Amino acid sequence: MRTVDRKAPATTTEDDALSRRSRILAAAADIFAQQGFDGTSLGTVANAAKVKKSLVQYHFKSKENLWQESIHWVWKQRDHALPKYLLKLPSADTTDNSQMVRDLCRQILTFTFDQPQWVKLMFQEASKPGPRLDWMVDTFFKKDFSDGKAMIEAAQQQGLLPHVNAMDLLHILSGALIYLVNVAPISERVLGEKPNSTQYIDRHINTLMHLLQNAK
Amino acid sequence: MRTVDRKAPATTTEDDALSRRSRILAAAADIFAQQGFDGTSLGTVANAAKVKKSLVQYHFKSKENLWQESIHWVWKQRDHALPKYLLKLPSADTTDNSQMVRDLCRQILTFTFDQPQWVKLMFQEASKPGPRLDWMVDTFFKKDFSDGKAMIEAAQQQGLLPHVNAMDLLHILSGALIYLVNVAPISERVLGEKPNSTQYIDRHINTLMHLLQNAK
DNA sequence: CAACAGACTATACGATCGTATTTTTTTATG
DNA sequence: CATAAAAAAATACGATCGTATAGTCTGTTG
Repeated sequence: MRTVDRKAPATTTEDDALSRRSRILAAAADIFAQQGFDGTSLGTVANAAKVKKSLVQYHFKSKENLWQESIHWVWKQRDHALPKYLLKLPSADTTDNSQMVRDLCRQILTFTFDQPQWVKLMFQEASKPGPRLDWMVDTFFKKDFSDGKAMIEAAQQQGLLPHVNAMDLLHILSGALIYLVNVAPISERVLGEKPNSTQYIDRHINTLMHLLQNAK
Repeated sequence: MRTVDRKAPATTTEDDALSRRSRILAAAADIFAQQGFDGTSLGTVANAAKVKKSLVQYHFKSKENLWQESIHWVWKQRDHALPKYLLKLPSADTTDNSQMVRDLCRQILTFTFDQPQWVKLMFQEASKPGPRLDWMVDTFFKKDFSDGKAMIEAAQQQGLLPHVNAMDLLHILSGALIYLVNVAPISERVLGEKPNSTQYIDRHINTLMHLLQNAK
């Protein structure tokens, strides 16, 4: 039977642990997230991945296709990494509810700062209508929104979150967390403070918790 | 032999009430806000303003210059329009504090939905470091942040807002409001609901108020 | 060894973009 | 009306971009 052998590329084997295709994907995700679709050129991606531009077009039949594959790659990484953060929560049986919500928010925020690509990719296309937004909505956002709403409602039933409109609360929480990540470059310049530092995250979480816990 | 109808003796042509330069500025602000710097071409701006591309370059010596002038234009419009919204608040002496904060948030949110350009322009450049972000920070954001923080602290001293870190609260409130505007195209598709509708805004404000008012 | 397929490269083409330069038209002023 | 300045238009140029295509190299397979 024919088994697909993952062989090292032909010319050079000193490249990296990752295949060249994966390197292109990783580089493309980085640049798409930072510069947006229009601000990203295939040549820049190729240089960042240390491959020739022609190789990018060999592995991905168009820029649009590279963009989609990059997003698939990032979302897969996100869904694979996020549970690790949430499992690092302190044991739930010893701590009270408020502490649990606090740790949950802190972990999500830390995770988002560690892997900001998906947030940035989301925001790059979220604000302008168009075919790329349509694709992201159908492919990811509908499910993400549904999952997020379900999480909120589950937490509400356990008394962890105030009983307000779940979708609005999801927007408020997402906004508070994601806004912080997206405005990080501004804050760093205006306030002279690194938003991804531990004390900054902790202080922000404290403020957010203070709002949430008194509003049951 | 020119059979073109004679124009009125007014200085400008029958084009519009606005000068062509203003039309270019308005169109550029719209497209820059929607498509970002890289996604905007001078030809597109010219077509939207119904002028020739060469005229754009006549009035603005470079794309970067057009972008800066557009932002100056939008910020001026914002600072001119925002007080009108805030003055439409119900009289403060008859209503209680909580109602006042609620009306304030509602007016700010309504204003942002009416004039989303400055938010979108901000977010287009906020997430990626670079010379354009540096320019916006020095020209607008430092003052905006300072003013916002002062407003928060003033409201706190009057007992209108909970006494938490002012800058964090500014981030949370800005995030909750602005996130809503920025994610509006997504929400419209995922939820099948217009985020700028009155009932949507009111419901969102209610949720936000519920969080804020119980957290003094 | 020959044939082949997959991985990779070189090159070129048409379109578009930002910019620079030149020319034409309109307006203002004496 | 003459003239100069301002406004607007026409044209061109170099660079870059996405894409298409043909070619090279290498390992596998029959």
